[in-house]
Amino acid sequence: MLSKIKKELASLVNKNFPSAEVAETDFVFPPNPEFGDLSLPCFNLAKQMKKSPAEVAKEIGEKITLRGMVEKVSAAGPYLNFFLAKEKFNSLTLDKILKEKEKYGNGKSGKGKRVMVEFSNANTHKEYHVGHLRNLCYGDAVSRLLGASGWKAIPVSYINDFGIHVAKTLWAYEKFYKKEKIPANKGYFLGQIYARSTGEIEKDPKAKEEVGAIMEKIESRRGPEYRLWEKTRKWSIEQFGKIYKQLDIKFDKIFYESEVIDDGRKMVEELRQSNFLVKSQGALIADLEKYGLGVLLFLRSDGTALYPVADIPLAIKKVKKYKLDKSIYIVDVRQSLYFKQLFKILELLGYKQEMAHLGYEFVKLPSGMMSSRTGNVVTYENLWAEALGRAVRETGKRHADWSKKQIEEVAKKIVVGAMKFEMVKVGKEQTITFDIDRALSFEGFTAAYLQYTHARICSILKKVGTGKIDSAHLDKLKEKWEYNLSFALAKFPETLEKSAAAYNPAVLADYLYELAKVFSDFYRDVRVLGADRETVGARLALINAVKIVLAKGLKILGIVAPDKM
RNA sequence: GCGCCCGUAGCUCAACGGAUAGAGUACAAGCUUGCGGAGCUUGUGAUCGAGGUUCGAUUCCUCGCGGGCGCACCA
Repeated sequence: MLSKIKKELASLVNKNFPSAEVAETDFVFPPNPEFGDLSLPCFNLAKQMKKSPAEVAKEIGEKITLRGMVEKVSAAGPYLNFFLAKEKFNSLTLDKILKEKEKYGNGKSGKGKRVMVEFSNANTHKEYHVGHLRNLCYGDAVSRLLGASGWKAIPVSYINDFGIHVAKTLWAYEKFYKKEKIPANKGYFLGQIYARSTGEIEKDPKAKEEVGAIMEKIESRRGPEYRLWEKTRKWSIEQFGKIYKQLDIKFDKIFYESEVIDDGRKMVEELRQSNFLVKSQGALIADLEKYGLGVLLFLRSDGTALYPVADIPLAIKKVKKYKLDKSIYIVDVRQSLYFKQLFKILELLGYKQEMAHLGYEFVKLPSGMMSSRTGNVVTYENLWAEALGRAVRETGKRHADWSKKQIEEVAKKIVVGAMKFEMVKVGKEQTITFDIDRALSFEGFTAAYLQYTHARICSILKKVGTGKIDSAHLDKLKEKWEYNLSFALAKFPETLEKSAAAYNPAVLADYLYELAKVFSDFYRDVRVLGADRETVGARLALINAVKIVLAKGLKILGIVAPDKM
């Protein structure tokens, strides 16, 4: 709706003033309602028309003949301000939303194109902590955002189940935990072992060699070490599955390093023979110095493999098998150089697909960097337990009449919302300082606030029944907040587009919060029930539209909006 | 040393190069005979520094200062 109005205005100006070149994107939202609904800064236009900005604004304002939705125009200094026909705008906006329902806002910039979004690249045999959570939530949101803008988005995960970290964990397991009873949460148990292993390995002079030996045995895929790997690998994978299920995050495919590494080894051998890879200081490397990208190690001096050995065949396999237009990797920004190297190598090998690395900053704690070694981590398991406890308490306090099961069900939605929103509401260039009390607060700029707004709307709708929603008399909406709500709703499509284009779900999160706040203003000053029948019907239609957009926006962030909470 | 990111209110974060830099939180004072008080209202409070580009800079460029992260056997 807004985009259409902007386009019409732009072409109107361009038609009447041949030297003008106004684009849809030139319009801005005025900082103050007195200045109207849309505004055109005339500075560039002034250059095009060779006059002062104020003159241009004045001239256009006087000469232009308005049509459609715009009912008034006025020049304010160098700005040309447009005022919309409010009642008409309300009707058209709400009609569109109520008709399109949860499809409202979907874009088509990615129409017909396929993109793979790889995220949640966790390691088995290691701790799963809030750092991984950011990756998971951000990746999921980006994938859904792209889906909403028309892409066929294919979310995948790539699990590193074959690296040296595995050998470290198994070494410590054999040494210190072999006789211990295995707890129920086996993946978490492995994480604890890994955390201990790094310190123990430093203390033990023979350890490094022993770890190397274990790695070789695993890579040979024979013997008790390999069987232990098979067994423990499952523990981690089960843990991941449980986490994905708790957070309602789905992958179309999960790749494992152990499944592509053999292809990688073959490829490395071929590349060595063609001198693409060369020996240097005992290791096998790709020399990318002439591209300003340093060198990339493929094999260690002892012959064990590093990341690219598996990453390269996987990248090729993905593009070929899934016929991708684009391949996106969502990985911690600290690996930026690595991905530049990886993409350069793929290019040199003749693969020309569009690839992008979306690097986000890491998560630290108020007490400093997370580190398994010093125990300064918030593991996923602990966070979940703490969060659920708080949400159950809070929900229980408000609903003494609910069953335990009912309370827990809603509490889980609140917890998932809190975790995801917290991880996604900050731009990716910003390091997240994870404060558990802040993260699990349900007040202010939080998912709970948005869910609460949604629940309030549901509560009103439930009181009278959705059958009373009536979009035949939308012209009854004459209040200021009613118009402000419509206007906010009309911004949704372009917000989605912007959010997706920038791979930035925080833009959407911000928008949803703004929308909810406008609803709160409306809710405070305008009573939905308690007017004449037609007005009530129209107001129900309005709040139903708010509900649709809130629920849809939250869903893109991976968050469920319950009807009651 | 080379490269990347960040620096905005006490704290955590916003602001396509556009009008008076917005929120949350914390703190202070209020709001219940009205659809859910996980809410609402009011107040206090900020662009690291110096240049430059521009009609206009939190935003772009240069140089400082401060913090973080990469850069060959860690993953």
